[in-house]
Amino acid sequence: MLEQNLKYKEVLKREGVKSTRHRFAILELLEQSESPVTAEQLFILLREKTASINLSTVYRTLDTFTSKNLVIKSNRVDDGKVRYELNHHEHKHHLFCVGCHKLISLEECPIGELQQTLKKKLDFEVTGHNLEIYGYCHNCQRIHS
Amino acid sequence: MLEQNLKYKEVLKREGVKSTRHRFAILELLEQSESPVTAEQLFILLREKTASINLSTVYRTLDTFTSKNLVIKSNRVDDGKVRYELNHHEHKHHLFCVGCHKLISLEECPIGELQQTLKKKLDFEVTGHNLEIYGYCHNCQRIHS
DNA sequence: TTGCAAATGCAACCCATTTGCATCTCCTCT
DNA sequence: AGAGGAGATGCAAATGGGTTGCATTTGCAA
Repeated sequence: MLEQNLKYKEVLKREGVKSTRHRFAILELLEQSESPVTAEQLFILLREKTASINLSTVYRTLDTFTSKNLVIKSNRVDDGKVRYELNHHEHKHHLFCVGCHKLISLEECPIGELQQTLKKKLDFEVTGHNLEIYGYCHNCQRIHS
Repeated sequence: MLEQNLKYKEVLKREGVKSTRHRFAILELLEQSESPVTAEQLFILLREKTASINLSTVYRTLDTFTSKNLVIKSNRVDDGKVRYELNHHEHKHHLFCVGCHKLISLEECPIGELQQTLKKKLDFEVTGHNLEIYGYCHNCQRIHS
């Protein structure tokens, strides 16, 4: 077994779910992808990459991983598709381009310093937040204007 | 015609769309509702309240209103349903206290200056955003700690 | 009042996601 | 190593929010 897969095997065992080649492949693809992907994107990549897999298996696997907190499931955005990404246990935000549906990762959380301001000014103790930013990326600005 | 409806009639005329009883009813319901509603919720209310209406008319009307900026269409949340609310033409964010469920209004939008930063650094043209902040208000901090 | 574009109802459709069920495959326990 | 059982998968059908084509109705400008 590949070294990579041994690592995955441990993770899955720790979470109490079985190790299968599909799950290894999905974890590997998620690890390789830079931005959150849809179930269908994964499905297509899996078909190219490895043996055949069923779309419902992809969905079920992603659900399993999400419930184990291995994967983060994003809210549907404008195109009506849910996106998944590996949970790196770090706080992250994205820019969503409404032109080409690309997701761009933000380096740092824009809410970070706000948190202290709110504590000082309003004595409000922030425990969490959601932030989604829409707009046009560099490329799509040319097309849409 | 009701006074209320006269007001709506003007608004719709200004936007260049026809005035119909369905549209009046939808505007009225949106005005009455305190939080964003789904198309189906509206549909059910409309059935109770007025004469019959078709669900696709509700969707089409909401789309029309959204394109005219009379209504704000929110992203689907976890339940997979889009929600609509009247556009009061004010950009606002709230702090949501998870202790007492109180909403505290923020004076200004914390994303405002971020918008220019993103344009400069990434050439990303922001067109909109969602921000929800959770935490404990002054009172609830005492109770929960 | 008339004519026509816009609005509506209806039924059929779309498409992302879910589900029921039969089969297969891991993994634990001998 | 092998057997048995729980969990995973494939397949096809279903679900459900939302959309669309088309015939009919309605608002409204001239």
